[in-house]
Amino acid sequence: MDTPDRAALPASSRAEDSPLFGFIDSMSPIEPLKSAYSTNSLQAYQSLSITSISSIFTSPHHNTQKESKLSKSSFADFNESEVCTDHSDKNKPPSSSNAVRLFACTSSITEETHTATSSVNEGIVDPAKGPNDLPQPGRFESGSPDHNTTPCHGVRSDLKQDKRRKSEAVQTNKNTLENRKCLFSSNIQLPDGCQPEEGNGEVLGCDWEDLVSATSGELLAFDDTSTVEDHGGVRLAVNNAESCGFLLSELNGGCDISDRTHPIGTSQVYYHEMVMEEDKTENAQFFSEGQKTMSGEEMQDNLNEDNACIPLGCKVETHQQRGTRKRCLVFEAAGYSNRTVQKESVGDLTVSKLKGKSVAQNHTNPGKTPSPRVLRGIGLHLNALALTSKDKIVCQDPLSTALVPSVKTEQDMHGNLLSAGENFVHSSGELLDLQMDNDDCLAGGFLGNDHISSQSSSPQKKRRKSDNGDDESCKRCSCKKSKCLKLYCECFAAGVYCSEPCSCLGCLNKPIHEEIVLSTRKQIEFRNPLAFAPKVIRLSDAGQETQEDPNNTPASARHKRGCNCKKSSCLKKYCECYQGGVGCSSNCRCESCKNTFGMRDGAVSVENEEMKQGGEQTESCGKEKENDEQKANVHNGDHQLVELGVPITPPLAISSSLLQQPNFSNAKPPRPSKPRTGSSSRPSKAAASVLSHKIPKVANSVFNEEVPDILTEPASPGIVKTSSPNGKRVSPPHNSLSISPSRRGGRKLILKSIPSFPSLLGDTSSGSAISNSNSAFTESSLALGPP
DNA sequence: GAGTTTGAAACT
DNA sequence: CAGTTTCAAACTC
Repeated sequence: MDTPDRAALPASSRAEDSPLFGFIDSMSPIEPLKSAYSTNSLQAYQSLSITSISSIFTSPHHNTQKESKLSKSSFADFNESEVCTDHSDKNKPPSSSNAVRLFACTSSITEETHTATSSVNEGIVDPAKGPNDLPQPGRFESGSPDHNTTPCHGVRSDLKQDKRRKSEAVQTNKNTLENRKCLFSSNIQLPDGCQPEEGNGEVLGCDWEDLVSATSGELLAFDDTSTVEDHGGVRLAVNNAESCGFLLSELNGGCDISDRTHPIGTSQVYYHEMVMEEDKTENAQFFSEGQKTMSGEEMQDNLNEDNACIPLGCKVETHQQRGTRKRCLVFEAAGYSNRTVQKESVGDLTVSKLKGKSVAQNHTNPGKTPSPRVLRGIGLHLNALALTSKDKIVCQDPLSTALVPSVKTEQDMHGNLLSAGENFVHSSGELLDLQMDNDDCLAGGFLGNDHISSQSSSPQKKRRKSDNGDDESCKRCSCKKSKCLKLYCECFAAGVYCSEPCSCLGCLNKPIHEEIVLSTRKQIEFRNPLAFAPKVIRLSDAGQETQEDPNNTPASARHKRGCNCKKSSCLKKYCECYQGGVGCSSNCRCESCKNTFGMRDGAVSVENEEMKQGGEQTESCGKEKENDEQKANVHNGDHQLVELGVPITPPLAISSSLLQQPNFSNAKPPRPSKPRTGSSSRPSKAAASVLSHKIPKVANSVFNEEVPDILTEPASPGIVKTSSPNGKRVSPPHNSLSISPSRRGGRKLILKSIPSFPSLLGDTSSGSAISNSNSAFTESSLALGPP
């Protein structure tokens, strides 16, 4: 679809061509809105269309296309947003740019949601989802070093402080949720749609996370389209040394951001700066317009009211095309998330509305919808890691490590947003919902693996977050010598940027050092294509796993090579298989394997082999097989968790919903038998089926689509249900996890093959697209990468 | 919280 | 490819 234009057009123009774009257009009743915004938006459009984002982002042609498409949709969004704003009452001056309007809309929506439902989760959640998911991929794709926003580095300390503040703020927010129209608040509420499970406190946390993710996502979105946003975000941080932390923290934490951080001036400054930077490359016009649209006051107001969200929105608008996309992404994301939420809670939203309007409506509705948490923010592979044990953190912690980092590093944010945006775009409709859900978790993952991030982030992640949210504390890496640029680093391995929770020293795994991170990743991938592939993928997460395996391990970023345990007998977390809640397979070289999830057997190996086919067929295994039961377990385990040698090769989005971390502690041994019978050989199918089942409403469709692509393909590392690849991530036993089916849904992680770095660079879109799954999307996304 | 153990990752 | 070293998590005290 895009092909012709792409060739001719750098990045920006393509979006229009993309089928997605068209689809979106058809989907959303944007046009009227467009007319409404036409004045501002049109200009922006033009500028956007004209400008090429490409300069910044090498890969993401799709993005550009998306952007263009998004822009259209975005307009619709704007219109909605405007409407919302009107409703909402934001004080935004009429002059406010579209972006402002967007914020207003979001904010208004949130407000409505807030008012409607005191719960914080709703509205915001969605947005967060989108952003979260997207961001990671986006970064990678963009590959732009823009990230270098210094602020991030300092952030941690700030973040910590912020956390405190956040905690306080959260409380305050809770109290003042109604008062605030902030996206955050809305975000907070939104999540519930997905998961009311969590208690209020959790919800809050989730909300925060969502908020953060959302905000991050927004930021990211901007970034994607234009690096400017990133810069802006960065600068914000820079401007306010604290601000960075604040922003992140606030974003994470939610309300605080608006309150604290922004000095309106800062927001504006940051905003302008960002625009400026991007504009340099891209559109000066857009920038100027964007500025116009975003009046400083409005920005401030938005910030104050909406917290960080507003700025994002503003940015988006300012970017015009980019912005539009981003917006779209955001909105869509939000909308989707909202959708999902709504779907759960409400069926109000019409699909048609989903994209553009849906957002606004969704917001309203979502707000209403009490989904407590949708932590969708993070995403990513980081998703995996972040999602996994760390994910917990992210999800749980409003500050969300991932988010925080992402926040810190605008790039992350951008990446997330981008990915999300892509996802949205791709998914346009249904897919979006799923993705949104998944997104949550992708914490800040830079996700070099766009695919992964996007996909992984997508539906499952969200759930994970939600699910995991409760999970354990979010622990993160504590690297000292590796600078978090090696697989030793869980964050890095997971494709996530390090964040507050991390206690690492000399960490270079930050948005600021995106280039370094990406290059390092590439090197590692070059060395070992599977290095970032999820080790284990579980096919069936569905209920069974949840039951048996409380441990759903999100697919970790790590490979699936099989363990080489000698002393741990595969009974401890030292064993990756055990960590992942998967039985050992033929690939394993372990000695005296006693893996409760499944011993290696020939049979197992066989299954694995089948599963792996494309990937690694390692030797048959069979080292030790002690008990038949074990073997049986193994089979089961294998089935469930298939270690995929996930070839990173194609950019695969990982739509993992990984969610649940396996409760190793309980470690239910291997799930005795899963429904998935036997031939676990094709995990993909089984997984798909499983996923479909588990995946809640929206997800199903998406997964189905996705699954086929990824899973079906033997070669591709297909979807793997990951129990947790890495035990860590998986967070050991969350017994409680098993509880909610929804979580289970989360559990089902379909890890699509991990995208290779290149893909990352190239495409955020690919990842997102993949996740979304629409064949078209996938195609486009894929196209992005490879072609 | 410090120290030990462990196995993966990285290196040679 | 195999062996060794490095590393950080997991674990223990």
